[in-house]
Amino acid sequence: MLEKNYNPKDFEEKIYADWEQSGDFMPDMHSSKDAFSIVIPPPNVTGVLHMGHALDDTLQDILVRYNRMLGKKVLWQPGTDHAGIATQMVVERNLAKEGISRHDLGREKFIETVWKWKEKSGGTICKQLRRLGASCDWSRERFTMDEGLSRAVRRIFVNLYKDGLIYKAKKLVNWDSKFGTAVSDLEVVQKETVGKMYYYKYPIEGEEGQYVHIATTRPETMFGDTAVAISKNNEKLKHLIGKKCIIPIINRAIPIIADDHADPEKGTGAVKITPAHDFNDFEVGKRHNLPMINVLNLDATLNENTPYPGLTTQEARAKTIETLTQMGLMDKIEDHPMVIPYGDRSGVVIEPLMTDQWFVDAPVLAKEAIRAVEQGEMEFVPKSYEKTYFEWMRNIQPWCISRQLWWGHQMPIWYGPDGTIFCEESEEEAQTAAEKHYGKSVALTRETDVLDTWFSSGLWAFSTLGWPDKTSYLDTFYPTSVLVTGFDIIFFWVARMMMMSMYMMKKVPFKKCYIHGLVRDEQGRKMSKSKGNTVDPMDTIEKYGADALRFFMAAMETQGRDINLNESRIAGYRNFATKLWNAARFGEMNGCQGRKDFDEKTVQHPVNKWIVAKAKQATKEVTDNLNNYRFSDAANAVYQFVWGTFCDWYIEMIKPIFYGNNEAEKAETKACFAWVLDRILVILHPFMPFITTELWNNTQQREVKLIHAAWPMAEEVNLEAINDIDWAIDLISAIRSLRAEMNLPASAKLNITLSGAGEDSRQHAAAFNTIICSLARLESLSCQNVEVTPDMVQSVFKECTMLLPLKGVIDFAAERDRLKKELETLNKNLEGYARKLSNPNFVEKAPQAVVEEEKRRQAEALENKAKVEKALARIANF
RNA sequence: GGGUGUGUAGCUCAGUGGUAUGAGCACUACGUUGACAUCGUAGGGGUCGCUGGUUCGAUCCCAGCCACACCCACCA
Repeated sequence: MLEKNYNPKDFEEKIYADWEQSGDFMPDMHSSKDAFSIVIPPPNVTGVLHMGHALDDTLQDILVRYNRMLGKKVLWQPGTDHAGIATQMVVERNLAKEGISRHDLGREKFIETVWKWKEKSGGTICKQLRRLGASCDWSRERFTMDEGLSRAVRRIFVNLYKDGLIYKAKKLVNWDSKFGTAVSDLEVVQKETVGKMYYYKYPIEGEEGQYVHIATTRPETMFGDTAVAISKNNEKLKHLIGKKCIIPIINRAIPIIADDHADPEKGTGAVKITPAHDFNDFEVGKRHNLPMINVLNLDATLNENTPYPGLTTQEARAKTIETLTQMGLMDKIEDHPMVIPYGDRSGVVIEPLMTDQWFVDAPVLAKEAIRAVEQGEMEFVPKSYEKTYFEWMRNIQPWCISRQLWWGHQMPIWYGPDGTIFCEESEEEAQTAAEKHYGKSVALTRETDVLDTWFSSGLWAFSTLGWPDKTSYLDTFYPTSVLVTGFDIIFFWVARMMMMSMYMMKKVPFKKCYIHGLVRDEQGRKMSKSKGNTVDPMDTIEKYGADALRFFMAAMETQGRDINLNESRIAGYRNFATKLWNAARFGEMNGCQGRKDFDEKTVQHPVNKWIVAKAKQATKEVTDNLNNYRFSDAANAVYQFVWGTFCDWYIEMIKPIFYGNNEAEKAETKACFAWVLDRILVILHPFMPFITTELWNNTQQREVKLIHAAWPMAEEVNLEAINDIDWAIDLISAIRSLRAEMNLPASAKLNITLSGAGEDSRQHAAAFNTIICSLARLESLSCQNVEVTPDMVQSVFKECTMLLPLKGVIDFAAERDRLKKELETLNKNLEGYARKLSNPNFVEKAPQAVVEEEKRRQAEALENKAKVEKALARIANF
């Protein structure tokens, strides 16, 4: 028995637990069917589910469930990411509450603490994914830091190193002073700010009273200046080239050099060059062999190369300006709009800093990754994201992979006493290699840096399947079928996976990459904690059920567009679920359990034939749209069928059968109802897995679980059966409109006489009788002599409208106006058709079908015109 | 500065070279029909951003413009 009210909370969690315990999410490895696999974009282990996940994982689950019902071997591989910086940050914050810093604990103890934290609170997001209904194979859940994946990381690192694609170099990198680590270009965000431009001057050496005027936004870095650059095309200033100037305060002489980096139009035309603290200056420094003077400590305070060691950059800046002013060297200070780099996690200003770091030779790896997409081995959906991908890949810079953190994959690098590098997968192997190199056993020290989190994420598509071991899962499921992710992650992850997979596996990690947009708030603003406009999907699920949220995501997902969250719409999809629930209850109440003997191919009654055909048509639409990743079209096709066809019309049309006494018809209709409801449950299941399962389990005895029910394929749709009833629906709609238009009171009884006969009229009349019966009941109509053919109906109806004995009820003046207006429109259209059809250009150049259609319309309009004229004549005297 | 995308009903958005039978929500009127008021029936509401061009025909294709997003790079 179904409860009176649809209450998703009653069953959603219970149903999920059953699936998981019964192993329903595990692939049937013995099946001979194709494989379908998705690896989940691993959420941060520290993460909680947000609307972006809800969208991303709903789409994946729809594809997974759909393919599972197609009978394929389906694996949705779940797991989480150790998220180096993010996790270290969370754990450090917790420690800070107890007044402990990670340095108090020491590296080993700290890492232990992180693991403990992970065991205790790391699983939140996976629990939430279950609540959403994600049918991941949790028995295979992985973590980027677990032993298997760590082994994969070491293996690929050693391979890359030995191929010369990983190298160590002292370079200017983005330095995050909060975490004391290098970060990659991608982890730096540029923020617009109004800063200040400082104009001041450096005295020319040996020329009293002569100066070179410079402009800078960062005066405190002047102690690291090793030159001043002027363009050789700068007529005003080029006489200074070759001289030397003096850095005030520290009185160090630096050369004035010629370099086109100095744009005569910008600033003062002369640029101070600080190679150790600016990426452009670094390049200038390299060109001119300038020394590099580092003026910052790792915590972004000034160092002993400056007069202000220990001060922050802000403090030092103030101090520098003060001193320069006292010395009379300041020219002016102006407001200056500028962008300043910040760490995306830390929120502190990123400093370019010279440090020893490890790099992946991304430009080399990118080549294969580009080729694979060019040659269609991997396709983006929508295709336009290719451009973004190519653009970035073709301009890719070496990827800085070393992080001076504690939480992460420690690099498999060991140093000998003389600094020789041994890169091996284990300490033993490194020892062996060292022994071979030195001819004796020596003590090695391991590199303390860990790897960028995205390094291990880049291996996700194959490391989770067991690589580097040869496993059946790897054979079966790699390359994976599709990757579903947001566009914001293309560079971070998609690009890196492509590079790593092409390098190591020589195959793409996924055959398709479906890119979706962002979930925004109702006004289309980006959701962010600081704006306070985030919506917790768990709250939404609590309020409307997981099915409603999922359906919302699917229905709103149109390719290449962001989704604005819309609570009323989610409520609308909860109502949709309620509607289906009640329809099922209607079936239950009328004994529609069991459809054992029902064969939808031999169904008799026109209404049943019609709904069967409609159901098949809807199935085809859903199937086609899902195959093309058109989520919203697929969702809307089911929605429209369930509500607009099944509930609005079918149920209404079969009521007379249920309340009548033709037992044969009744029996067939009951079975048919059950069949259609089952069909709905099947095609709706990927979108709304919970309610469909609950109804599946409670409407009749089952041999298969819905999650494994077969998706119907390649059915023939009986279009004739569809027409048989569709015209009747049009008719009823027209009658209803007419009643409303005429303002008839509910009690008014209409007398409609339909007449006409045709060869095939009997069948249609049967259908029509059914309709009219329900209509009579609902619309207070009585109908006689019903015998019509579909193609007659329009005309019959038009006539009977006019013949309705409604004198005194109809406002005939208004009706005349309406008809006259219609006549006008028809005449106008007829003119248009005639003009077109007499235009030789149209007749010759337009497609034949279009011309035919035009002719048909013309004929139709002529016919209508005749009828309207006739009708006008009839009511002329009223 | 380079690039991408978006302007269609009050709102959020589908869609299409052939008269926009557009969707949901919101709105108006009516409705205690034996699944459902988390409902039903009917209705109002659009010069498809602007201007040109291509075409027999443009909301759709092309060009320009305006507006709004976003991405990349840089600004001494």
